[in-house]
Amino acid sequence: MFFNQVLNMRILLIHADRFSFRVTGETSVAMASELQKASPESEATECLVVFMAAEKGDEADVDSVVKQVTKEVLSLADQVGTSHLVVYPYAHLSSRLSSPRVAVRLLDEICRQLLRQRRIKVLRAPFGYYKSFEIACKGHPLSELAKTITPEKSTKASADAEESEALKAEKTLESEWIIITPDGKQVSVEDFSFATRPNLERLFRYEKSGTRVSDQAPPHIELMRRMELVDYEPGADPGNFRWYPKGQLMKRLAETYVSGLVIDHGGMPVETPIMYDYQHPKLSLYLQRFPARQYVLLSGEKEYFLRFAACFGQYLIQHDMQISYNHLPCKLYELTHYAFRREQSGELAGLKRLRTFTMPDLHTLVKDADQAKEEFLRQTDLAIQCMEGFELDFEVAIRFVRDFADQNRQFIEKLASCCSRPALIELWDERFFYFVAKLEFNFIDALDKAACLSTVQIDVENTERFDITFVDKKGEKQHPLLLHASISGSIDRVMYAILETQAIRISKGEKATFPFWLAPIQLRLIPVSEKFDVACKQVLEKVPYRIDYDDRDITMGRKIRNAEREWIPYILVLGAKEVAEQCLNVRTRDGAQRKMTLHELLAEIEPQTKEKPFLDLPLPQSLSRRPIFVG
RNA sequence: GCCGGCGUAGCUCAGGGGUAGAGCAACUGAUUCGUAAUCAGUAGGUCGCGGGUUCAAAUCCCAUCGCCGGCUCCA
Repeated sequence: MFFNQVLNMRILLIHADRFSFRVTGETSVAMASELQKASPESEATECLVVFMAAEKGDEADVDSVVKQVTKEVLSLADQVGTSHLVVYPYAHLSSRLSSPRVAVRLLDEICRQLLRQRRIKVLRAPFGYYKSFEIACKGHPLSELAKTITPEKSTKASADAEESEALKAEKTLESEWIIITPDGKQVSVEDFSFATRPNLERLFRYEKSGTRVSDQAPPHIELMRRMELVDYEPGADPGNFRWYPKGQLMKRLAETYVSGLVIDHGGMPVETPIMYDYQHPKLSLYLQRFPARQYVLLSGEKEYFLRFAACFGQYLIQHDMQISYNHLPCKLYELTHYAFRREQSGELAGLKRLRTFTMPDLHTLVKDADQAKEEFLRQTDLAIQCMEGFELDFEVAIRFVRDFADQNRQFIEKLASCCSRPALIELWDERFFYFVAKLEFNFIDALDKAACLSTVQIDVENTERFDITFVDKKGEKQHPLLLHASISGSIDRVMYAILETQAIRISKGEKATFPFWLAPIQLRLIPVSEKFDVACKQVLEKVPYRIDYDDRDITMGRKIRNAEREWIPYILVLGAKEVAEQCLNVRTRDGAQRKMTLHELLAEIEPQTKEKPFLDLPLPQSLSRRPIFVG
């Protein structure tokens, strides 16, 4: 029933001794731009003429069709031994034509792809004009070939169509929006006073209208470069970044922290492949539920896609496991390093949205709805703890299928209380996706845009789809429910949120500062002159944190300025006074200067590192020996 | 992906059909310095890449890549 939504391409290929055409008049869909791309009259000899017509469809499939048409055409050109192609729009191949816009785009794209091949010459006839033509077909067995190209397999096509129907339905259907306060009171968004929760109001507006007002780049982009953390890599696909030592250190710390929380929580770490067989029956079904955003990889004759999450890898393990009700809840965890999503180029935005990213992915099998709810609450707590560790503020959005919400009022109240802040609830009348409940922690950035970080979801679909079972008390096989959780969201996105938080601080006239445990350089030691080298070395040895040493031949004012610009939490100055008094002059981010002994300083720092991971300085300790990555 | 803007030294940017510019950073020297920029000097550029127009192109035109913004999207 959805097949008429699918974009097909009909092509007729003729190997000709000679082919010529001439424009004779405009059709109703003529466009002037066509005559700039293709001449009104031309001829070719010893060529392969490609007549083509695009059928009714959905432009989401253009990529796939272009790819297949190109492949077919090049393959036949190769077989008949010609490198001269004529691309000729020929509406008469179909009675259900696509829109002219899509047709022209297809033509353009096909020509572009063909021209990428070395040695191939392409002659293109204009779209939207009546043309006369003459052709001398060679008449050998391969000289005439007609094909209908559909995007991938027809099953995929119908599933895609189904998905796009679901997405459309979701858009047209009004969601109901409610605010729930930590004490469990529910009010409509209209009746809720957002005065004390401006960010929750921003989240709601963002969700409801999707409009953006910004004309600026997100400030974290400048910061990620200036702080020598992360940078664009022009030599890679867009959305794939390079990480400098300081950024890589922060990322590693964040990863270690998140993984530690999840493993303590009972997640069993696994590692799964990053690429999967496109034709695997279960995976291809799963893929088809979503718009095509995969990296596809050709290995010999086979096609693979790069994972966009760790879900399948874990499903495939769970499918093969022997699990009884005694083992539930059963939690598999992977720090998905990496997940790949080939987002449209215009959707990429610094560290907020990437094509290659790292995310913690926890999948919990539970025996029944009660256990699902119990785990959901525990994992929500864990996500809150995680956000606190990163010192990130966030707003809560909870989405439910209405039936689920109606049957689980008490659970929803507990969830609201657990979040200890007003939360936005969205109710759907029908289930569009695999989940019946989804919790999100959204970060509101310096430009008032929202980005989802932590998420917990109850999946009611995939254990059946992937035939994941457990044996219950009676010895019978059952499909468990499944919880998806990413307690921090993508690590890259956590970095974005941390940097945007600093940008917000700066815009308020405050000083930016990383959480101490994440600061790439935690302390900097500045000697008043090189005479104090020995005293400095003694201090360096006694500090068990990431401390470095500004031994460059520049003035102290300059050194202080440099250290401040790097947001270093503690700046230690050491000169004659300090040596005489056996102490340090300590400058902190608030601008205060204090005289402290090393012992006092370490005692002050210690609580800030509690239960947080530590990694050594990944750079030369002396600034005189440290290269510059950016600037 | 579509529409728009941008791309000049390591960084931030000015310039604009006729010898390629500044500040910062780097390097050399002087200075040995007390809390956000010491002084002087040196070096550094196929003006994103590819075509075209022109006696002459960084500058104008076309195409392409990248970044940013808007739309769309965000499993």
